[in-house]
Amino acid sequence: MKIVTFNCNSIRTRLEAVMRWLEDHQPDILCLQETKVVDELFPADVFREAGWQVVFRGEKSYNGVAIVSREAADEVWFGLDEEPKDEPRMVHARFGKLHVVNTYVPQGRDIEHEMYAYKLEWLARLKAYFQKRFTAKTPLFWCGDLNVARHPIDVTNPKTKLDHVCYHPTIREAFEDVLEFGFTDLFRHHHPDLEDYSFYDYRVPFDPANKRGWRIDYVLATPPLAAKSVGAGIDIEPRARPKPSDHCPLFADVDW
Amino acid sequence: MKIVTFNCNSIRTRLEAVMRWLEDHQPDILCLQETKVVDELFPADVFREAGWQVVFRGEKSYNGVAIVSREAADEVWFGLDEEPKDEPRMVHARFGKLHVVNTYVPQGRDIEHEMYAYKLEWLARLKAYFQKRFTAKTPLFWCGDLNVARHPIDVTNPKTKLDHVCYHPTIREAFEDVLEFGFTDLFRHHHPDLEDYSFYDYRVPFDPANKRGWRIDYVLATPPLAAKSVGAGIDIEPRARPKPSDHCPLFADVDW
DNA sequence: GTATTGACTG
DNA sequence: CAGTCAATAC
Repeated sequence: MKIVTFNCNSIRTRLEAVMRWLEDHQPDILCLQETKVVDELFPADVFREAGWQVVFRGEKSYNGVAIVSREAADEVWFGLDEEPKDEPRMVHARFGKLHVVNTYVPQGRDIEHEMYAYKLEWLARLKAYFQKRFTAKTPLFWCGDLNVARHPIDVTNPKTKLDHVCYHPTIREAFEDVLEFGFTDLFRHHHPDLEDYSFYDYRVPFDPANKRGWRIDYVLATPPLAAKSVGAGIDIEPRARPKPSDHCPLFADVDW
Repeated sequence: MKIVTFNCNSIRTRLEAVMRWLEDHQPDILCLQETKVVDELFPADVFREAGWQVVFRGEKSYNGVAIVSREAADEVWFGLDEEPKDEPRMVHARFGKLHVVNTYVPQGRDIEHEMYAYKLEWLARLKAYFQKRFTAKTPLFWCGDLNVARHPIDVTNPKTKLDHVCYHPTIREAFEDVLEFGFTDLFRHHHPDLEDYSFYDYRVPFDPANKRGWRIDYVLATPPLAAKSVGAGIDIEPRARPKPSDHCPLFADVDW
């Protein structure tokens, strides 16, 4: 099976690109973030008419998550356990025994900003969500835009990013703490030394020959799935189009 | 020769469509209105690289006129004679003995609005411009978005449009008064009974089988040119595209 | 409905 | 740079 995460930065703006990606790559699961649209305006019919299942939760202008799949989910939940549940940032679907949690982790704005403390807390609450329902033996994918670069290899000029909300030591520590639940970072698992990014800030001029970006999007898997993983990668193509996106799809292939 | 008028509603948005129209139809003169761009940002290089001459005068967001031609104009003027000259609404070019005046006549907003009085005045000032320089014997085209439908046949449900700034009896009278300078409406000359429109309001759902629109764009010619006119028409195609335009090119063919 | 701007966000 | 919104115009 193929599972993908893609921060589409407005599903309405990126709809054609997403539909083409589905058609070309035929994934089993596509996790979307930053759909930026209320549920009434989500273009569900376009997915359904093309033969895909889709569940989603959004709000006006900001956030918004969705899971597109070939097979229908058996159960779907939105948000964390306690208020604020942040439904437009988290969707959890079950497909038989397989669970998929798709998150759009708060960016954090600034190290001093209250949203950064909220981000740290958010990751802890997500870990609690996992611990309450699953064990490391559960076949579980955690996918999404996690707004954290794990290691120096995951960001350009890491030494200059130590005060950045996506690379500060405290956020990396918080991320590692959730990973200790039992997750394997499938991209890094298959490419231990590959410097490749899933996010390119629009404000940094894009140069394909000298890429400056971040790997902040992940497909993470518990041991039963990680053991069956056969490959992973990032599709750079959407960054290089006439109407480019800042994030790129990151996928994993798993013999499941 | 082929001469065309097209309100492009933003030359930057419509650039590809305009270049394709030039390539496909090879007109001698193309008059554009509502280019909606200041001169510094007008995409003149695109026209020149494709082998066309272009003169233009625009402003930010509103109005803006241009004349595209295969041969270079010998002289070019912008605006009416007195202030406000409204340069982004009027360009006059001479090609040898042939004169072309391209206007974007004020829409008028509302019968009660001061812009409607300004519109009536504007047509009178334009007539004075013609009278000062030309006679009915001058080979002269007056083209553009004139924001007036002449006759009942030129608008859908005319009886409901009598209070509209583009069909009120006073504006039609003002228009006829300018036409008395000696102009022939080339489209109507060749198609005395054809109900065809050059403008379709974006807010009215477009139904190709039941068109509801306006003929407010014109190619008008003085007698020496009208006598040589061999055909005229409206190209509906641009209204039916993925990125449709509200106006359609209206052209005339003249043995000149 | 489809353009424009200007302020806001990441 | 590329999304969002709320005005404004036609």
